[in-house]
Amino acid sequence: MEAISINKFKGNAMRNRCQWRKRLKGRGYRLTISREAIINALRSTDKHLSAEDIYLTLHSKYPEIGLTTIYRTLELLDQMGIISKFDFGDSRARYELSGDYGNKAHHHHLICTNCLKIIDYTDFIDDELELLNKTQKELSGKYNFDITGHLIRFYGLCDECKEEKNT
Amino acid sequence: MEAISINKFKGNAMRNRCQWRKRLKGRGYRLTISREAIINALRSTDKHLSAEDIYLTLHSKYPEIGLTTIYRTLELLDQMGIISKFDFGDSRARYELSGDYGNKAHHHHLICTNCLKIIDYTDFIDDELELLNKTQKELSGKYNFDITGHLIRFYGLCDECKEEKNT
DNA sequence: ATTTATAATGATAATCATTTTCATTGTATA
DNA sequence: TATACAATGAAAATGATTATCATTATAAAT
Repeated sequence: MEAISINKFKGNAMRNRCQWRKRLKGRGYRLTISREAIINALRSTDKHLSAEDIYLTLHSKYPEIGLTTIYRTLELLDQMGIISKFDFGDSRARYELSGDYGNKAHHHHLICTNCLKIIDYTDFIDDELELLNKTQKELSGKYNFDITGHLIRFYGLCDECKEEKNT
Repeated sequence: MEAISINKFKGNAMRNRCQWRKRLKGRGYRLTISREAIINALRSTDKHLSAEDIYLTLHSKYPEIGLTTIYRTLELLDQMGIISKFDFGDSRARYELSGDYGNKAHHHHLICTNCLKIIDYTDFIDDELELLNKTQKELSGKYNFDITGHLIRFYGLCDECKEEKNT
């Protein structure tokens, strides 16, 4: 019984590894320990990690992985469209697995301008999609642009920071 | 006749200067030559200038104005809500006069991911406003956020870069 | 006009995230 | 097992932005 479920896990992990290996290989890249670890770090959180966040997260288990490798891998994954790079205004890039690869639904961000807390929201995605399609069609025609992506976000004061201001 | 129109111009510039002086004074700041020059640099373009852009623009006429002052003034104007700071992905901040102070209508940006060309578009602002209001109301309730602003932008390949790819 | 308090400035140095360099190591394939 | 080349880490370089500090400009009061 236990053996079975362990094998299942092993099987899943293996299948996973093979998938990633294939994806990278398609572009002439290799799936290394470092890259796998970085991908897994991003897969196992819903936070928006910076390069240094990832470095620190991995450092106890993989002390060999240097910051440079993190930067290089993030660049690679970004190029491949596997992760998305964001600037939330704290002068460092932050990343999350994008659409197909992540475990989060399509979402946008709600950002506190005071403490930089980030909330992923998924409301009105349908209404939004309608507007986006409409806009996108108009814009691509008018300006002869091939539109490949969009960014929507709201800024404001979060729950806690709002209260702080009243104190 | 000519005298009159010259006086008119002078009068306008003077009125303008007084308005800006008042705005700054309200916060305990002074309207200096540097600050006026920086504001005018922003007022007389529809481009999205970086600190260095402004520095170079002004340098021939005002060689005394240093980069530091540009940064400080931009920070100041941003705090006051007079300009908006953007990151378009070329690792330097870019600025434009915001809403009430600029000569541009409410708009968003269309950004070429290849050459970083930026196009201001004003289409569908009404539809957009409707969606934004709806979303904003929902989000501020759900997450107890005071929403103060939003960002919408589209990414893609511009006219020229599209062709390049085919060559 | 002169004084006075303080805001603004420029030159310079410091920061800090990100990139580059380069010598070394790991890995897939012949 | 040899070969070609991808991947890596350490260290240096880069480049935008910020902090420091001594000096200068300015508004308001005398």
